[in-house]
Amino acid sequence: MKLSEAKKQFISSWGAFGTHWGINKTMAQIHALLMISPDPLTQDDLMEQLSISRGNVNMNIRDLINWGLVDRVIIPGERKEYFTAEKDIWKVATQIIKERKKRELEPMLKLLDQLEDVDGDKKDKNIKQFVDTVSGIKKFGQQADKMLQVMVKADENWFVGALVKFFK
Amino acid sequence: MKLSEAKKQFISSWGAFGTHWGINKTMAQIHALLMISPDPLTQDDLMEQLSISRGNVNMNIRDLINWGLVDRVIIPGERKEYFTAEKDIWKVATQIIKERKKRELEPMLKLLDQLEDVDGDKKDKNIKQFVDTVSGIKKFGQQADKMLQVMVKADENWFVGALVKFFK
DNA sequence: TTGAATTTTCAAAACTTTTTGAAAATTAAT
DNA sequence: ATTAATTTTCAAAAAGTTTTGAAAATTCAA
Repeated sequence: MKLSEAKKQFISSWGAFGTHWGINKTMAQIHALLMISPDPLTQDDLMEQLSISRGNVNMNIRDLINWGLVDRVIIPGERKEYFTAEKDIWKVATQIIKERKKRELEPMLKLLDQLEDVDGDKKDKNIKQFVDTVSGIKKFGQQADKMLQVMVKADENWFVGALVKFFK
Repeated sequence: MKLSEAKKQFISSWGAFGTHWGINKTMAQIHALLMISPDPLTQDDLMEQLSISRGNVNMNIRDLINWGLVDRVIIPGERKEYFTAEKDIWKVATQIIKERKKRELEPMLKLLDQLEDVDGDKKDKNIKQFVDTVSGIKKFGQQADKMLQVMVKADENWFVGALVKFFK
């Protein structure tokens, strides 16, 4: 397959993949394009290569920067801003895990804590089922939180090495 | 907090949580309500308790059944159909992992395989970056696939026990 | 400073997804 | 077989999200 065709396919399916994970298609496509580009790109490059408007590029780039997945790059002597993406997929993954843990998992665990001590007779089957469900989810979430914490902190090689041994 | 208030909060935040994971709000809310209900519910119960239309309940219940998260229950002597959700959160999680692995991860890995052998000189930096990115993602994805496979097959207690030891 | 290049913003438009509700289909009791 | 209860379907409406593009703001070189 030719590079240009392969690029198109990669960008388009990375975009579709993103939408299953709560990330918008354009953001994922910009990220895909930056990951496969050896050199940093400008907003105009992104507009042109993805056929999207300036405003769209600008907003999605901002989000990607907030997620810690893209960086602004200053090229001396150049007026325009350039952008580049982290290319080590392990770092991309841990960055996403770190952010989602903070944005989603931690608030959920905090809420479950509050919901766990609902008033009333624990013998009532409605209350019992509610509390059992909530505390089951809480325990599971705490376990996941702990595990993700270790992953995020771990050094790539140590972790991958350990995992391979553990799961092989 | 009163049970009715706690239920409302749980349902609403489980719905919001779902939207970050590519699941629609109503589907997640139906699932939440069924998880905290000790007895099976009918479509009418769901319509009433969540204030949504019959068609909406019907379609989302169908999806939940396809995901393997909800089951139809026949109650002898009752005309209506009843629905119940898996309440063991570990089973819920492995079921979701199994499905998403099949629907998303596996097709992505298949595509990456094809993209990896793009034509042209591997010395060209564009080709090199493309191939490096694609194979990096592929390796990572295969690793994840293997790990998830183990999780899904594992028995709850064995796995949780092993994880706790491993990550503590 | 000035002004040209560049980036940012945001209201309106386009697009996508979800929801509704009534009609059609199915089911099961008589 | 008939009928009433229940479930399913799906076109149209509503709601939600993303994209556009032009105006405003910012930046920087001269």
